[in-house]
Amino acid sequence: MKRNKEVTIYDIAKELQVSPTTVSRALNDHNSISKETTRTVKNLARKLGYHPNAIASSLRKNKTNTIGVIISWISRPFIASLISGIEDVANQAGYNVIISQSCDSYEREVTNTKTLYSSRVAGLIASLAMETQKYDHFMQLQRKDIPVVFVDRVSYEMEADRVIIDNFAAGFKATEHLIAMGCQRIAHLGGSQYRNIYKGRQQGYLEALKKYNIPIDESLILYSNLSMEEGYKCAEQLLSLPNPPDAIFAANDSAAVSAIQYAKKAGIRIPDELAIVGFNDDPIASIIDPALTTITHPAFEMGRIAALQVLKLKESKSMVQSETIVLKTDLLIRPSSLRKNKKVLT
Amino acid sequence: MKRNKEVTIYDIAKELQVSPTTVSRALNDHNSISKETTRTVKNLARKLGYHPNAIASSLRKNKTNTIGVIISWISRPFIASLISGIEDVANQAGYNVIISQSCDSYEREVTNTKTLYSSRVAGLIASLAMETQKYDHFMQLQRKDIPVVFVDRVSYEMEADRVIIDNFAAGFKATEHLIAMGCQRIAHLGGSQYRNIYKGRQQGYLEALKKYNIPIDESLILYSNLSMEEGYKCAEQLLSLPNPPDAIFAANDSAAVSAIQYAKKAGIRIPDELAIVGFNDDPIASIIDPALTTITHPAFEMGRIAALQVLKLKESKSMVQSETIVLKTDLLIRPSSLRKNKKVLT
DNA sequence: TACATTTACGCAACCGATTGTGTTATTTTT
DNA sequence: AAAAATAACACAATCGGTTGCGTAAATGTA
Repeated sequence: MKRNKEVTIYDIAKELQVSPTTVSRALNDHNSISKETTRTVKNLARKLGYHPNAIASSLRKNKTNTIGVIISWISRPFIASLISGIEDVANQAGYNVIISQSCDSYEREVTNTKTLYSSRVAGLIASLAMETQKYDHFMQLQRKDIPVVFVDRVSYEMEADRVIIDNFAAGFKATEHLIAMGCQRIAHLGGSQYRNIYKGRQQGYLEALKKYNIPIDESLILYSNLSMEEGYKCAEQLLSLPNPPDAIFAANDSAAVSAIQYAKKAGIRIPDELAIVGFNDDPIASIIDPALTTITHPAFEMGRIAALQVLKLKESKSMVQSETIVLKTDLLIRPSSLRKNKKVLT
Repeated sequence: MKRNKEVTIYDIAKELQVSPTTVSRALNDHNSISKETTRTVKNLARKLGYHPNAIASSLRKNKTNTIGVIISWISRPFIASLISGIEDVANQAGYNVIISQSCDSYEREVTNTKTLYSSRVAGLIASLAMETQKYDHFMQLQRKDIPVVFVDRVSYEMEADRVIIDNFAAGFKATEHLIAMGCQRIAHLGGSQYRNIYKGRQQGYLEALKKYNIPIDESLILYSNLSMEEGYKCAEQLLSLPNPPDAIFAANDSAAVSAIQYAKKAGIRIPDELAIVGFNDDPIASIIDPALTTITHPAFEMGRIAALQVLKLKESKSMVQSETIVLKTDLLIRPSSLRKNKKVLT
């Protein structure tokens, strides 16, 4: 008698002198099984320490209880919240969550997608790697009836549900705020233009400049991976210009915070000489001194909605849909951009 | 002809006029299959877009390619690195990683453990919830031949592999450093004493005081959940004391940073009037002004080692082992504790 | 040439739960 | 009381690989 042999429905069936069918149905509250039997089965199951084998169930039903998630880096605060949101909904619905990081590499994204397919995930939630430009790997999943939902960093080049924020509006708001603060030469630290989020933010920035008749100066727009290091370098470059900017709108908080750090080191007063706005409201945004004005993201909610979309698609059978859900953002004004003699727009 | 029907080894077998057995073995490079056949099978598999069904394989082999992870909160920078380390090793070895958050709740930890068992994870890596005091749920897994490895927040009340840092030494080092900086009334912001990590840090703190003949003042030792909010309140309480401390050693960076924030607001000069040391080296530690002296954690490495232990246990068949691997930490000295006229110990 | 090995592959059971299709009693309907 | 409907359960196939055992052909050995 091996102590570590798992308890199966067959063990329960044998002990109760019924068929495995009955046990299975009883455990699932099938209505063709009497109340009496159901109770007995469940009691014995508990007593024997029975735990259903999800593997076997998945194989037979051709349907797993696992949702796959591919994101860039788990260590980003925004991503962590996103995942929590996904987990929240998924767990409620009885799903597990498999997470894999693309590390912003296209190759890893493809590999991860294949691995998740081998695990026959019930659905996939993906936030694209920085440089991804081909989407075949995702379309393959759809062809196998596995729903794909993009979140935050999405693709418009294939049919799929998308959960995003209004990056354009956010970029516009951020820039408009800087203009209201009296800034006239506003720089922008942007990210990969392959990604909707950075492109949208930049477009919003440009549109705001246009609206207020501020000339666009290409030398004030810098692209990078928006890391701390790059943000620092970009700030250095901008502030060494013969005609330096009086404000920076960065597409994320890391870049914005490191810009503040550079400015402080260079003895530039914030926000009076240089106003700065970031994006995401990472923890560092409220820690840096002066605290960083930034755009708040409903990350947790985005995760929840993405997961709900997966579940919805599973039900509706149609794996390909092209609904785009856009969530609102808020401008969170803090000292890094709040000039004393100016009034805040509301 | 359904386009979304999955390709199986049977499809390949039929087309090649061989048995599914041969296909299976060819795909796994079994040596009883000729080079020739193996090549043919693999080519057709590629051509047909075959992807192995890991579910079916797992069921038969009674062994999944999934490692389960239970941690408190994914949003903690330390945890994120830890997970990355686990993923690194796991993916290399062909494993997936299922992550679930206990949110520091014992009940959720138990539920998650059961769910992961239903998924028949190959192994479990766990960092205990704040208040967990019973470990039956983990022992049940071991009884089912599923290896359990604890990491960071571990249990000594059951046999299991453990991967930790030397919290005692770190706490000692941190406190000794403060003493070297001339501090005489050193407060401690501690966490749940049920957890080895907080207990160890506190013991190290006490030992350092003892070594340098500094009396222990119970009113300077405060316990909390070490959140920003609690850290702030604790700092307020300490600094309102008739005889306030001249240093704080906090068991994590959140508490330390919020203590700095309170001190700044209260007009207390750091580090001269109050020196502060944190723990973890979270991003906020280097962002806060003055930058926070803290203890660095080899989080990624801890994750890697934990995953390696799981793989090792799988091989060795014995699921219960009680090896404790202790990793080193470093004291990272920054301005929050560095008094100008003092020399740094090395 | 006769026998022993080796090579290359097939058969069929198996992993554990699910489900369409029966098959009995038992109850309801007319 | 006979026919119809319902309740409660069992049979056996199925999901897609994996694996112990068996076998025929090819090769090696004496």
